Amino acid sequence: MSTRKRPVSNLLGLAVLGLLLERPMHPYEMATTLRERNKDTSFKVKTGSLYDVVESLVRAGWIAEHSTERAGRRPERRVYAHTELGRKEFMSWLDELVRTPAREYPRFLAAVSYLGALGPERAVRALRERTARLNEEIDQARQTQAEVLRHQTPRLFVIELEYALTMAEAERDWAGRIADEIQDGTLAWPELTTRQGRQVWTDQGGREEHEEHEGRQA
Amino acid sequence: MSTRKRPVSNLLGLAVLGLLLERPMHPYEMATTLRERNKDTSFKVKTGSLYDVVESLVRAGWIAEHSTERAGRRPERRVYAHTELGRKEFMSWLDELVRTPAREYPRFLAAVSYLGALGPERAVRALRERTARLNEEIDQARQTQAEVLRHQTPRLFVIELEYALTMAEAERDWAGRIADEIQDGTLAWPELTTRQGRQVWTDQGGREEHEEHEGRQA
DNA sequence: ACCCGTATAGTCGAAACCGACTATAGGAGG
DNA sequence: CCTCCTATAGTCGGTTTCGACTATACGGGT
Repeated sequence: MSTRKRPVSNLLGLAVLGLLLERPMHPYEMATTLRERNKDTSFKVKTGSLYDVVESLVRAGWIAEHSTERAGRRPERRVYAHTELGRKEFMSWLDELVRTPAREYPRFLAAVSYLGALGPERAVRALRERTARLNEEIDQARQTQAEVLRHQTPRLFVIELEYALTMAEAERDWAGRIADEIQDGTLAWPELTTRQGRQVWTDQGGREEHEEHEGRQA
Repeated sequence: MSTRKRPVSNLLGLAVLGLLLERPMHPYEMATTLRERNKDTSFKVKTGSLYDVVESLVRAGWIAEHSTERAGRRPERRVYAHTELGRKEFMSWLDELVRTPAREYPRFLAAVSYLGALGPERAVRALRERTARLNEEIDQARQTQAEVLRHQTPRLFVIELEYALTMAEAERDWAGRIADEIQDGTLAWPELTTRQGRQVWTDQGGREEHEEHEGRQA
């Protein structure tokens, strides 16, 4: 029942609503605030999109123009505030995002789907480099985390860092394990050969040729 | 030096190249083939995007029209094949995708960034439901995996399922742990109060009010 | 012999997204 | 006091993405 289509799909809209719950702001300030709080690792903060998103939130009646200030002859600042509807919708959007896992398409998942094409040696090299880079990023993230917490920021406010760290570690470990398995032969590597001008896989010890579909054209 | 901008950003292009490496195909067939092989969990297969992507791959010279068949008076089928350039670029694209972790913005990460706004009870309920749903999805995925492997498909060809499973489990465990920590009080929950018409957090036992930025407006 | 649901194959316009650009203000340095 | 660099605030147009739509073929039931 709950999932009538939302008028704003861009997640940046969630951040906007979250900020406006604290106090009215103009879009530019939202952007800088999000960056100051390191929320730009969770949200894709692009100026262009931001103004678009704000506009559609207005159209939806979730936020409304609050005032328009002007300092000197600089562009005027359109300040927005949430509406009562916006406050409720923010909550229910948030709630649904937490409740409901969504199909997403991370780049690495796509790449792994064709890992076979790289050949075992190249695959191992690439996977090893990924684990190394992930390790650097993990160290980095742990440092920012420690830094932020030292400033008395409640842990709850940077809990997304813990999530990101956990997932990065899981990915690093997986990539490392698979690299190991390729090297020690645990993960069998069918031979890629070219026959009649096209590539086919020869699964040593299995069927001669791997075809997952019936021939369907003449 | 390797990262001159790629002419095709949509990852569906990677899938197209991968398929054409096997044999020439027309777009519609690519879509059905991807679905048959369960690769539509790794790639967002939308008809519209597919034809767009194919066109830009042609423009880039990575694939080329191979022939145009026609069966009866049905719309003609434009069959494409990879070029030599396309074969190389496929490899290097794949290689880079594996080597280089990218900043991505999963929905759950965004949601977790504002978890505090839900309040402890509602957050726990939502997190519990997520773990439950993830468990169902994990069971499902494990069944398809077992099913596919029973058909002698080499493990390498469905290795992305293992990755997806690992990540889903990591997320499930994290969500469960956080729900536990909220309930047993390990994860402190600052009080959300309304003061002067705006929401502020009161970190019990810490500073009176949590403000992460200097006041910057009058 | 005819009707209809599904499979085949692709087109097209609208929305979403983003990067490059405009323009003013303020402050540091020479 | 003039210049230049950065911060402030936002606009605009091109590209990407996608979902809804078109149109034919085929097979099975009645």
